[in-house]
Amino acid sequence: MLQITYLREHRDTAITGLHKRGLQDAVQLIDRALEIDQLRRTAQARADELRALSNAESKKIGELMKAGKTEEAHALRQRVAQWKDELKKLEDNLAQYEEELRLHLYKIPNVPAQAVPAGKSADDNINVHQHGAIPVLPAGALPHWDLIKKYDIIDFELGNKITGAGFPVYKGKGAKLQRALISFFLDEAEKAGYSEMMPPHLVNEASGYGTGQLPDKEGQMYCVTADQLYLIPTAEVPITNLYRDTILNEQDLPVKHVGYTPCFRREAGSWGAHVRGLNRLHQFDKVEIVQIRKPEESYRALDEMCAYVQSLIEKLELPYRKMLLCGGDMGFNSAMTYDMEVYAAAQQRWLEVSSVSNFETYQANRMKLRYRDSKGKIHLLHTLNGSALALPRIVAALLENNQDEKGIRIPKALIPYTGFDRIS
RNA sequence: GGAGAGGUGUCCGAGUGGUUGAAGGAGCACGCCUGGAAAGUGUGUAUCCCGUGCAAGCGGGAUCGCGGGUUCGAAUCCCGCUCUCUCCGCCA
Repeated sequence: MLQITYLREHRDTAITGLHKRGLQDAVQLIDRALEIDQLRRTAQARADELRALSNAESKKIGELMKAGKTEEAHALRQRVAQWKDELKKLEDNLAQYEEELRLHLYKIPNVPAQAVPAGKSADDNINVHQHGAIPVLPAGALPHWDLIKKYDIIDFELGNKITGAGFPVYKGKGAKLQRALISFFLDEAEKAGYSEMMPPHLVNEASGYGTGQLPDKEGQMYCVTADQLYLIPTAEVPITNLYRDTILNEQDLPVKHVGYTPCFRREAGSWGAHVRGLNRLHQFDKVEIVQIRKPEESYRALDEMCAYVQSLIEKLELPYRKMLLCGGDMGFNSAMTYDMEVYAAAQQRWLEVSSVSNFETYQANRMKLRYRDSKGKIHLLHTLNGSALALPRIVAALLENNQDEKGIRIPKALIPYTGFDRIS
């Protein structure tokens, strides 16, 4: 969530920024936050005053008791007791305002960075870089959902039987390909300075709030109600939350982690004709990179992460483009996001395989993730993350782009991991 | 799942109602001592909020797992929750 101190000092900047998201009621949202904040501060000032008074008098009672002046102590005690109701009321008010402010701030999305273009939808995203030739497929080329059947490597029917739609079963070389990609991505990330984490696949409620999946987006997560745990929609959630409620020392920074996890998404209401096959799943595999950075370094880190992700796609020999998301297409928590899209030649579509975001202090503020500078001052940190990479659409593009009459060619970089150079 | 024990500051650890934000120790930082270091010695060493100030700071409030209660006053008493540890059970 946004910092209330930031809103106090930069109300207009925040409003201008939020308008880039197409947020019509930015003014009302922010002014309401400032209004609650004002009420809260007034309430706190009064409560503090009364508490100070009552603390001082209580102390006197103790001293009088010690001195044996029980009568005076008794009189004072009655006097102090009379403030109790008022104090209780003030404290209730204060707690109410604090809660109200917190809930209200949860409703306000992050303010897009300066460089983020205004826009409504994906149509307004900007293609900032494109790489690789668009493949021309031979006649009779198949989309990946046909290829996986032809070579019997991924089985939706079986997944449907044991679980449900959107939970495919990977078989034989299909399974091996998954493992190969995961290992390849992890090894590459390690070489790039990311230390590996293998976190739990279920998280508690506090973690959901920390990275911004909760409140309001619980519809996107599977929930284990018996234990009030959530299946992670991305490794971002457990890995970033490792640092919830921590104050890092300057020498601990930057933090760079990579983790592989399966990701579980309900994707409620987002199914349609264009999400066939591997394009959208309820469970998929993803390797995620996470960085925690000092504010002044975070945009450099964003570029670094993008460059890293691009290098991965290039090693897989897939054509891709890099999109700077417009305000309206960015996630709620993000200040700036680049999407990497690979071209799937049979579908003739660009598929998003990575989303690299800088959240600035938005998550850190929720999580109380801070660092102590060399002077001992404490500051919120910036959090960033990116897919590096999400597997299903990579697999879709690999299958479609690399098909010929003899089978599917495996890119060179991957062969040491698959142990085969062709699926046939 | 059953029984018991316990959650205090960076760490260890004292503390069963009244200047206790919290003894003592360790660690760490700075100073003294030293040719330098160790030892010794002195000082300091949590976070959040409100107010004030350009700032360093200063004043006030809150926080001893979390939430509630009793009380003029709670780390200390009561209730609920949660987590950890030990034993038993179960088990990859």
